Amino acid sequence: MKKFKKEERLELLSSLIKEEPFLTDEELSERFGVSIQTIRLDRLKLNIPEVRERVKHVATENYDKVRSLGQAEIVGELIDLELNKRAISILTSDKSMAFEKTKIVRGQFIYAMAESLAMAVIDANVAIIGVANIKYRVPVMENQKLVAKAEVSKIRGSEYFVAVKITVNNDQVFRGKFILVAIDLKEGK
Amino acid sequence: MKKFKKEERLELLSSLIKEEPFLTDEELSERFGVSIQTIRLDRLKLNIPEVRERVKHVATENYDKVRSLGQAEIVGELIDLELNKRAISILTSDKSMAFEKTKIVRGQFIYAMAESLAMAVIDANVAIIGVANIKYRVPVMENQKLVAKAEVSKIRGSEYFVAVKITVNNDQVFRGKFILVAIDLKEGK
DNA sequence: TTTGTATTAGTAGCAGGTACTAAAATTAAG
DNA sequence: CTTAATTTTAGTACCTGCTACTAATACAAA
Repeated sequence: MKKFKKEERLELLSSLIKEEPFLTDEELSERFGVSIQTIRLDRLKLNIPEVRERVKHVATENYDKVRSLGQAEIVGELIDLELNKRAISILTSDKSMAFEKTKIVRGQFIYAMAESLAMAVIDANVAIIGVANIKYRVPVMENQKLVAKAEVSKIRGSEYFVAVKITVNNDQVFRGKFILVAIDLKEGK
Repeated sequence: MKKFKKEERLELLSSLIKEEPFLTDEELSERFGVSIQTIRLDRLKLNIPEVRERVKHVATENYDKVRSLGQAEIVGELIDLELNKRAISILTSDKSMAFEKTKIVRGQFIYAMAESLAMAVIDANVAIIGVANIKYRVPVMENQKLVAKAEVSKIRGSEYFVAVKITVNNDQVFRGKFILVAIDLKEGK
């Protein structure tokens, strides 16, 4: 069993628990070849709660996350809105949206940002996409700030034509035209 | 405190724990106005594990879910693949993909299914979308079986032209043309 | 050798149980 | 009403994975 110095062990312990939060003190003590008491002292020093608290934390955190994911009607943050006219939203890409190897953001996230903004700008209870004509320009990488601008170009009856452009540092990375149709909720239920 | 009959209580207990998995026996016994032992007997009868096990289950389940969501390279199940020629995938829509009110599946999921299939059919380490030209036909509802078919129509250098059609019960609900570009990994790292 | 830090050992107590035995309360049946 | 069966409580011993604490031991530097 390798012997670590205290400082070294503290760092390794901290990162190990971050990666595998479900390890008990006993399992940790076996991994580091020290006694349970030493692990307890270490946790105390590092302010790491006991395993049951950690499990609970993961459980509740993800419990909320799944709920909010289901209702994420708007991808990105809406920062300006004039109903039936224009809207702006921003979104910072992160690594969960990108391919591990290339760090390029999946198109679906860009698409989702555009689509949800197009729907947000329409002053109708519910809108659904009829046709979308899309062009990507340059690839988006992780940790970039995307700005989406939606503009309503035409309203014909229950049909809305919305153009959405997404830029990064003023470079256009995406444009698309969405045709939305307002839906009557009466027949919905 | 309302008094329930045993059967009634068992049903309520079961659904309550499903909704709020983090309740202890003590809290449950207070809610139902019975003793802790009664709750324990009920759980035994219903095969419901103790609260710490339930918390652990929620934690690990969502822990995996978040991980697999991040790496979900293919949306849907790939059931047939001829590299650089054609591919077929299926996906059953559920309510997490749809708007609560209308039960209509968000376009982004359909888009993601098509995009990921287009990328899977290409025999190149990594591919990225250049241009996509998209049309939706009829809206997709939850609990429908989507079948996506991708066909490679042209290969020009590192550019791939892929047409994707998605059908539900043989009705086309989506079509799109994707232009993918193979990317050199050498400069990636 | 002494001093200080690090580590280990051991005890009592806690939450939230399991597994079990047994008594009391309630309900149904004769 | 009385008996039998079912349901509900009560209570004990034990379990895991701790906290909080005291005390002994090991090791290393001065």
